[in-house]
Amino acid sequence: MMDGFQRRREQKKQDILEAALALFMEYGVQKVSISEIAQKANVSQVTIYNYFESKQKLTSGVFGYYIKKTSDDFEKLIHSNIPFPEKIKQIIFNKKEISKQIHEEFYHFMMKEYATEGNIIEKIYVEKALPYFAKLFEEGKEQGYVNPNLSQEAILFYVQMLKDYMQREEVYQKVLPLTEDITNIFFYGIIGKKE
Amino acid sequence: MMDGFQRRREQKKQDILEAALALFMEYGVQKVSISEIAQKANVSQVTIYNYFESKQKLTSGVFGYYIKKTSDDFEKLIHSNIPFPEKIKQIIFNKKEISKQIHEEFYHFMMKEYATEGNIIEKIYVEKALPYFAKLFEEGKEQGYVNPNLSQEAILFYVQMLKDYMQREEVYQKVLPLTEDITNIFFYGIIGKKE
Amino acid sequence: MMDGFQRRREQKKQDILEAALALFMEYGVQKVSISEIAQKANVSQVTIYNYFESKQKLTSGVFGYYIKKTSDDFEKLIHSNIPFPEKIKQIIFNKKEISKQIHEEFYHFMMKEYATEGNIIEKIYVEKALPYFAKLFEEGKEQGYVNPNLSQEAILFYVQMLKDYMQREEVYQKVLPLTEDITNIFFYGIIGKKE
Amino acid sequence: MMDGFQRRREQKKQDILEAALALFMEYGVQKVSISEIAQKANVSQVTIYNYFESKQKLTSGVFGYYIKKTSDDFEKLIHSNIPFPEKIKQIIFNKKEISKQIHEEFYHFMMKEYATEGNIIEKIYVEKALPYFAKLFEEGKEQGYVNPNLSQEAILFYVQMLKDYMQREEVYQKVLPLTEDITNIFFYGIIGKKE
DNA sequence: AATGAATGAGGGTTCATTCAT
DNA sequence: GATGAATGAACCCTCATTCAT
Repeated sequence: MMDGFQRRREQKKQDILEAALALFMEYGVQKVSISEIAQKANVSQVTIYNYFESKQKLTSGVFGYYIKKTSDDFEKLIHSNIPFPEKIKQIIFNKKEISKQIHEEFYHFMMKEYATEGNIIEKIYVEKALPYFAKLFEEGKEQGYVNPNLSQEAILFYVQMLKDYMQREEVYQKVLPLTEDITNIFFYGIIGKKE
Repeated sequence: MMDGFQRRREQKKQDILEAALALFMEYGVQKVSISEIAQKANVSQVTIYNYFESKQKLTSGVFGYYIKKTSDDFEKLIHSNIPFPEKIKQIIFNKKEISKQIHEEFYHFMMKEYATEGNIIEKIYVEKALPYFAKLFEEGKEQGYVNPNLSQEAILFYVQMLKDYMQREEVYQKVLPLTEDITNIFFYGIIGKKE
Repeated sequence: MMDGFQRRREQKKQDILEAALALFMEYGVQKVSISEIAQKANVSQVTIYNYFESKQKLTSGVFGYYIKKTSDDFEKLIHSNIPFPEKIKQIIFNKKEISKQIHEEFYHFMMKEYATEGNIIEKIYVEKALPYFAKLFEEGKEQGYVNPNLSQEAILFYVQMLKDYMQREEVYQKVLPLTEDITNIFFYGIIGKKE
Repeated sequence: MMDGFQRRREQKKQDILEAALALFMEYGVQKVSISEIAQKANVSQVTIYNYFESKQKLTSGVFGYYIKKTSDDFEKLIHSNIPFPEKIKQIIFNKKEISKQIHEEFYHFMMKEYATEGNIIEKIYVEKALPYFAKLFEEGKEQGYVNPNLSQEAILFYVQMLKDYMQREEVYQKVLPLTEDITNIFFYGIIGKKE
């Protein structure tokens, strides 16, 4: 159990993470200075250095925090009772509520981290997201929505890519009217279903 | 016609653009200093300021240069005689030789510019790329490769997205073995072809 | 009360102001770089930026500092017991000890600030200097040294002008031998006293 | 006599001087770059360096040009037939037509040059202005306007100072309503005339 | 003689990070 | 443990001046 000290410590750490996350998402990682984060979190710059060792490590921390926060939502969705195609739609088109307008750079900074081996984010991803995806596509295959000859990696890549893309504000706005078509292509390809 | 002066001027300008492009693509726009570009282009910093007025304008210039350079390749491909599916594959999977390893930030900086109205890049894109795409997909529809009910925008979005994604080194490496599956999904969707 | 922190802070701030003042007075504002000020004040450039936000604001600060420093001397003189003509002479001819060699540009930069409405310097001037001058010339009129028909503004203008002029090193040197005549002109005009 | 070459050369030199003078007077010496002068004079930067060796020397040249231009006006005034007090008034209060709004810094840069021994300006001043002033004050003494006990230097200094001061735009505006009083003090001092 | 091109040196400013209390 | 103070390094940009044609 945590005592009062540790609890307060944890709280302060989270304040910093929240402040940094908000700023990163709005302005991008490089444009946000430690000083600004400190100000927004109501701590001194040095306190940030006490909790995280460098901006680099803080940034990693923020990524982890963000992933953990969102992967919970993801888990819920997967386990819910709505039909398979609806799940897919939501994965692709639902922007996370916390990131109404996520900053490009932050997102891709994250994606890069995400690709690097051996970091927290990768770990969380592999431990949590992957199994859920596997489960989801098993479900899809059983219900005839997914071609069983396709490798799971390929499908996963495709979903990730779409999801990613939808995170971008300018894309999201442009593509919203095309939702039906986009979904159709995802399920039936550009050749379309034979009916 | 250009005299010796102008020719040399044009050459130097291109040297700078090339140097900047290479560095931007490798490290991103913000991480590359004018001084580094100058060094790589074998000119002094000030020379850069003589040709381009600021880093902002240089960056714009680099974007334009890049787009022009690549749109030529694109044009050639569209007009070539290879079969439709092969063209699509090449558009999606062939990384431009000049961008062996395109840097995220540069690419999205570019895409942002790209979205802004009234700039050179937008102009080139609308004037050159769009009509070619239209032509390409007409060809596809005629040959039965493309569902005629799908809006051109939706298809375009998919191609762009895939193309974009393949520009990323880390993605490229991972996805290469999945090329067949990805292409299949693009053409036939995750449900797969009915045969 | 100030604690040790604040006291040291105040001290350092004053060090910077002193260094800047000295350099501004010798070489003018534009010719003096932040780096030189930092060196003279034995701090790093950035420390200056921590105390004052920009060169512009530092310069303003230096003006305020200078004005405050000199207005105290002025107050003392006005309240002292020496005869009226002697006070006038001292106001005009006594160079402030801190400005052995005041640089033109600094001085006129200051005078410009001085003219701008709503700044500290104007405020100090209006609140402190003007009333004292008024009092001084009342005294002068009572003692028959000042023509009661003259507007206070006109007299003030003359004193200011003479005072200003004497601040210039090259003028000061040339005019010193003429002190008596200058004073005479001030009191009796170029027509001279009727005796 | 000048041939065509030399005439054109002279013309170009004057173009440069005029351009520089105008810019110096509006923005001050330090804020105006050689490049700006070149642009305004429609020549290349290097041409300026061909005529004048450095910015320093150009500046000197501009001062000389300015002085010569204005000293002619002065000469005319001294020799005109208007009464003595009116001449004084004009000297003090008439701003030179060419400098409706002379920039502080340029003016004082000039005054500093002016004070330095052995330069063109000093030379022109000593050769032309001084004798005229002497003549003027002889006239004043003869007509009873000037106290014969006052040294010429002192009077000269006083006039110069007033003239100088009036050149400043912000002073000029403020003091204009006080013209009568200022003139009175100049002639009769702050004690005023005995009537 | 005149110019377009090029540059070294320096200026103000910002930032991640460390020091000292 | 937390903070205010301090800093070295770097960045973008400007300018007087020189080079090469």
